[in-house]
Amino acid sequence: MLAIKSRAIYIGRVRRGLPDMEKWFEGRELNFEEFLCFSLYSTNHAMNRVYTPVLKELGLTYPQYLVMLALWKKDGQLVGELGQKMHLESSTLTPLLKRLEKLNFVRRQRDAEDERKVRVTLTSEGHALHEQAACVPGQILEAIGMTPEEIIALSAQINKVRKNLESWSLDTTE
Amino acid sequence: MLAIKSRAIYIGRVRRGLPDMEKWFEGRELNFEEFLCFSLYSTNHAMNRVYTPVLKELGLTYPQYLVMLALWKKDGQLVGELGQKMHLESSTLTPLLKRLEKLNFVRRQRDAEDERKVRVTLTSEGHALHEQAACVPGQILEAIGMTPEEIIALSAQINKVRKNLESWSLDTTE
DNA sequence: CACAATTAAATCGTGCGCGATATAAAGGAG
DNA sequence: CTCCTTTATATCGCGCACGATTTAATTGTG
Repeated sequence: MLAIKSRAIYIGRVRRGLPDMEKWFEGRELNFEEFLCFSLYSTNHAMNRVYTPVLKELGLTYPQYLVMLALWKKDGQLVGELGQKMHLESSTLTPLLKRLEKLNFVRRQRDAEDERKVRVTLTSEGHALHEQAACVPGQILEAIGMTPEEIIALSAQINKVRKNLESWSLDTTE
Repeated sequence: MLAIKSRAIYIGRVRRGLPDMEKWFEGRELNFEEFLCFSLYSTNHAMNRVYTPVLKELGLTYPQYLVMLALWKKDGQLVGELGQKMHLESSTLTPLLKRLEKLNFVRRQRDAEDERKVRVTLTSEGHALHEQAACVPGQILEAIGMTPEEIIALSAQINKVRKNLESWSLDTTE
């Protein structure tokens, strides 16, 4: 497949895809920082660490906050809809929503027409939290240190990567 | 601080920082996908999901793989050095390294000169795993669907965000 | 030399995130 | 109408990730 040279990490043969990729990577030693996976991994955690003290004042964790964002955007969604939107499994969402329910920010109810489905609605406290949370993005925006245009452009690129990864997963499990 | 309007999420006053930021965000409703925090969050998890079956063949989890990458790059690092490089707390690294040690990929030893410090070295199996892991980046590269130049540029932007977030954290705890 | 301050790693408890599996409900085929 | 297939969510077990705290070792001060 490929030779090990001075313990460097070399890129193996590409199975399928973009032209000239193999040539470009052959013999080239990537720095750790250049790994996109590591950048996403470490920056996601850094974002979490910045949000945590800010959200602590609201009584929310970071993933809980993201779920609340989705519900403030559109109340009364099904667990499945939330899962699709947030790219999370029900095994992650159900316990998280139960904790939010315990905090009295949401209510979970079986759909009357289809009892397999669970609908998630905001309580009055959940709505009220929205107002309290209004200043959060401004604080984080300051921490990010980019213009809004730059942020939106960067998000678009990152979203594209996610979509490619999701497509690839579906392709390879055919 | 800021008015709530039709349950939309509006951006609060920026405490410090970039010019004209407040004007740009006032009155503008962000879509969920435009949140950089969500893009990083969901794409990091998507990256994890793509790596997981590939790494399963090596007997590694995604975070374990990232640690091995760091050690293949530079063997014999201290736990503290690894922590700095990977932006992880010792409370995360120590259990993870213990699992790698149990898998016989690394060995942990107290430094002889300073017994507070623990040095992590690769075993022969850990070295051998490096060869087996050589094809991993190529497979993932295909899944990402970007040119290497694009990937490196995107990683640099994401790394810049992480650095800004880290600086901001230090500033606000003064 | 003794003790306080600092440093490095480890432990604990909690909150995720996912794959595998289970449970229950709805829809379709015979 | 019955039974099989599909769908939606829930449970379980494991591996993180971190803040708070503890333990042990080193360094610095008086």
